[in-house]
Amino acid sequence: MHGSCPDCPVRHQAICSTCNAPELRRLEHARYDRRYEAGQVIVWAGDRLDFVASVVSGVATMSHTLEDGRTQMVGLLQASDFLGRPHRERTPYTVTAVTDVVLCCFRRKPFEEVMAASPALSAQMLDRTLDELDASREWLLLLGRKSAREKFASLLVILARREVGGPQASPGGELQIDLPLTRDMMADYLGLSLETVSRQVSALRRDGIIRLNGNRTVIVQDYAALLTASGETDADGGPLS
Amino acid sequence: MHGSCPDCPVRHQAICSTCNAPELRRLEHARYDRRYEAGQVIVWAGDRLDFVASVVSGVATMSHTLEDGRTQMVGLLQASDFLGRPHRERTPYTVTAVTDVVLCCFRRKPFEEVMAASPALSAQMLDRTLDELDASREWLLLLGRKSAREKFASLLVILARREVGGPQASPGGELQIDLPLTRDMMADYLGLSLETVSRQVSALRRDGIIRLNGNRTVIVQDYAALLTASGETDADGGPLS
DNA sequence: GGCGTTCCTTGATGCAAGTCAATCTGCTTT
DNA sequence: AAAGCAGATTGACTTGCATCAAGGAACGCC
Repeated sequence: MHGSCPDCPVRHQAICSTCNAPELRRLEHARYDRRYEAGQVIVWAGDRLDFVASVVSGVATMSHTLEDGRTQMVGLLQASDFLGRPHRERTPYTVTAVTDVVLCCFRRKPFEEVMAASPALSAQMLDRTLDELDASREWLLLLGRKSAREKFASLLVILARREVGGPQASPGGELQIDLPLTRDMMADYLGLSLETVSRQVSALRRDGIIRLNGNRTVIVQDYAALLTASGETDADGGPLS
Repeated sequence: MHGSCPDCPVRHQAICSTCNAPELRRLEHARYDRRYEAGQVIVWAGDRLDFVASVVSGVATMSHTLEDGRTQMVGLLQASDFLGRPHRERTPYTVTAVTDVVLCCFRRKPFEEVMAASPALSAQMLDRTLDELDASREWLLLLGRKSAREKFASLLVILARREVGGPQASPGGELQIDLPLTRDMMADYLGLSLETVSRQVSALRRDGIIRLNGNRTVIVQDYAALLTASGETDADGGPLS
């Protein structure tokens, strides 16, 4: 649970930075929370979405599906991520709650009105959208040109970088990643079959690059090797440096 | 060649709609043209780009490259498309002129200042960016889950929809598509090898769905079949209806 | 504690697309 | 007209990943 916007908890960055803009105070009457249970669909592709929202807690996915059931994930939403499309009635992909999800929503129309009057908010929306676009274009490279091993290693690197509150380094310089997704959701993320994902997990483990702690926690033993395996070009500093 | 903004030719839609906003008149001093020859690189990945621009004529690509040379196209720019990133110094992908290209440029800083003062221009930028994001997410589905045949058919559908000035329907209800790309650029677009692209051309031809007029002009004989082959779900009306 | 469900792993097999290589087709150049 | 060249096609072979199939491990529930 989070209070009114000025009192948002730290992790709730999106709304904090948004609500701290004075113009946004005027939006309080258009603000409300929504809760979804794990597995529930938040919007179906093609349906109306009359709010924009910030993810307070939980994980959700955005995905496209072909008629025969093949699906490709096109977005992964975690705490502080933004959901919704100003000036667009309909959402072209399906959004699904992976865990229980809490959204901090604003009715779309009032939000758009405030946006029109607030250059700061407009700039922030554009900035977020450009970030998503950049991420999406990296994803194109991953799907179009990377091998299964590179894809999975890349996913681990991406998740490591996004770990909310900074990645957890355990003593010994090891890095812990909590997987927010099951194997078959990772398969939908990576454009692979779930069996191939599983094989890549095993392969990286055999190579001593990662270790598992249960099915959902990966401990990275050799981050440099992981980066290499991901096809990453630049030593980006990474979450541990 | 195009004149000052209020006199832009029809095809130069981006600048027209932009420049017709009164605020943008103030940008005339920051406006200039740039010309590139076919094959020339406009920006390298990671380099600064100090202008934003509208494509006046020609075709350019945006692409990511891995160290070993594998490349994935992440954007295709044609007349009236927008190039550049407000509030971002550097461009994360390489932009290359495929044909001779003319850009109508604005220095980035003045553009950003006008944007901050003009809700209309901000809204337009956000709108364009959301369009690119949607296109990019469709592209993820294509790369992640479609077969070679579906990929190539999808590309033809995309190009048909984008043909500037509306697609050309020849007598007999046939649809003509001028390919802006060579086979191996199409391969980079689709995440395939150039040989596979070539085989898909031949396959669609054998099936009577398309006919070729030289290497660069495709005549669609059966648009419905092409749509089906692309994995398209909805009868979208399409360029001929 | 036992049982069912959901998620994960591993193996065997097949196929779509990649790779390597040879040839063909227009275009441009001289 | 001949030569040269970039781009496209086609064939033969290889391979990475999907598919099909059978268990195994973790976690809930009664």
